[in-house]
Amino acid sequence: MAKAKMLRSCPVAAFQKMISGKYKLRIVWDLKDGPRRYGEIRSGLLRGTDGSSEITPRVLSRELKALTLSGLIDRKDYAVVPPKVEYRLTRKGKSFVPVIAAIRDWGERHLSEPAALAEAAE
Amino acid sequence: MAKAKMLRSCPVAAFQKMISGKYKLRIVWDLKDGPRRYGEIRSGLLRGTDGSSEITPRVLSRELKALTLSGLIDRKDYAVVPPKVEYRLTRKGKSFVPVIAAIRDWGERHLSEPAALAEAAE
DNA sequence: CGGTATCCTAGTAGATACTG
DNA sequence: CAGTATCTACTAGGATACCG
Repeated sequence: MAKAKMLRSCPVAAFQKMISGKYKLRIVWDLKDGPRRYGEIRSGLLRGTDGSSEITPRVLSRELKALTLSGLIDRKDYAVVPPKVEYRLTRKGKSFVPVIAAIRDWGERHLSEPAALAEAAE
Repeated sequence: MAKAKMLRSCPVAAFQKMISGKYKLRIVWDLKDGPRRYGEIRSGLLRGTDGSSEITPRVLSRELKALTLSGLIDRKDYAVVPPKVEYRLTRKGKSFVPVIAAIRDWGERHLSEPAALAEAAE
């Protein structure tokens, strides 16, 4: 496991890579309350950033695939017509929820200050 | 506070934007033990990701500026020759350290699994 | 020592159109 | 409904060289 050795020295870098992508964290967060369908996730992401830009299917699809590869979420295809696909957190994904909670918590306390807004809202 | 209202609905998105950039989290983490000089931060970042690529001054400079703008770190220029500049965490930055700790902690437990490596190490 | 200035490349996200 | 295909715009990051 040569690759593992390199990464083990910095789990933060691995985390960064895992959640890179504009919506990954929010998708996991949205899934914490239970399984959701593709379209539900999509509309759920409409609220949040600024409410203006909608996520395109291409991007959402990619993020979902990446999250699946990371082992955070699981895809369940019901193979019916019309199609129905559900995404839900894996055990690993569930274990990650508290981390996002910590992030949210901190963000709510510190990211409403002027300095943060200047940077974050641009 | 119109801008604030938009962001308040999703602190996670604001967080994502704040820490976007390959080294920001690690810089903050490196600074948790006290002030560090520009060059020290740079060499400190050499270890970690994979040990191969060194951060370029241009990138490090940008990340430091962004972190300063976010209010996480503080720049202290001693105005001497040869130049000496120290960076250190602000109060806000210090409050953020436990969040990174949570991330590290989770990463150490879950990012050494095969699935994670396939994604993170590529 | 602690940066800037240029240039370049690879990847990420958005728009749009189409399909099983 | 849940995606894929194509194409384009933007930008983060790296290489290199130079400056106060």
